[in-house]
Amino acid sequence: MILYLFKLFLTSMPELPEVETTIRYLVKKVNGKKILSIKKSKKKLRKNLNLRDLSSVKGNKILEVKRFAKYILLRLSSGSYIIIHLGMSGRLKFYLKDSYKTEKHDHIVLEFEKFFIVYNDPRRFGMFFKLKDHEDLKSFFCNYGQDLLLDKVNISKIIKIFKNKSVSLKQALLDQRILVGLGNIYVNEALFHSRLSPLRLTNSLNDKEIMKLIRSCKYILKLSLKNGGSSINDYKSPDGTLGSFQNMFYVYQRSEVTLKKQSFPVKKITQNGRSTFFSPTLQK
DNA sequence: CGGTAGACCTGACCGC
DNA sequence: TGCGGTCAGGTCTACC
Repeated sequence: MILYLFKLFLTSMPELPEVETTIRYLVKKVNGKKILSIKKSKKKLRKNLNLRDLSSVKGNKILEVKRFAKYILLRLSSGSYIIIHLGMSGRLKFYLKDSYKTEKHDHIVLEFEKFFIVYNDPRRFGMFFKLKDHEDLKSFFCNYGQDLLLDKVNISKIIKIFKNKSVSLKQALLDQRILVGLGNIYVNEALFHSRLSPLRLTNSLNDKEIMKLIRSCKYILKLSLKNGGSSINDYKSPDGTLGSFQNMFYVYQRSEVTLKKQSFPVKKITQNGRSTFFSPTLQK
């Protein structure tokens, strides 16, 4: 039980707010700190460090922690980058020195002077790898779309993409080549907020609807960031239960949505293998 | 080329 | 208690 006092779970449920929350935490803990050693398990992640990477990372200071899309970027003093993606089940854990005991699914262990940072990921859809310099970084991310939280949105670019595409809005919003950072939950929520049906095709929207949709995406991401942050701060229980996070959702994993004391049924369908929740009455 | 199904994994949960 | 089926926050690739 005492262990839990020393062991802080940074996050679970990785969508953008969790990535952001993890980053804020990392900034406080590891910025400017030197990596004394790095170890990895034999199990393979989606993308992983090789043995040469391990020795080249060792001894570096972390100069900067930032986010791109749902990736966490650690800029090292050598000019290279450690790239972390939490996948579906990844999380970073923090342990004070001497309190670390290996747990199932621990894959990467970073040792610092006073603590360890451990990457744990049961499903191993996550990534933990190295890019050798800024050029590498640029080419790795060159196919990614606009970040609604970091960039000033180029709306005419989005309009152009939408007009030349014929996929469902659900699929388009999940496509990281168009917009970056939205996951399954927030696509559902953003579509509800915009009152557009997830079944609508991209090229069926007019400019006004596209603008409305982008505004909703931005709004939902900002809101989720706020709530994601607070649900982590409220986190107390060692069994991994989170606070009232899911109570924030309008449609995701719900059977009805209530607006102005009137309730409307929420329908669950499958699109491209992922669950979609929406209100057929309210979303057109 | 664009679009879609399936692959990659483990664990939790539900009904029998 | 066990067993099979289903589902889960994300990307990538192989194939029409």
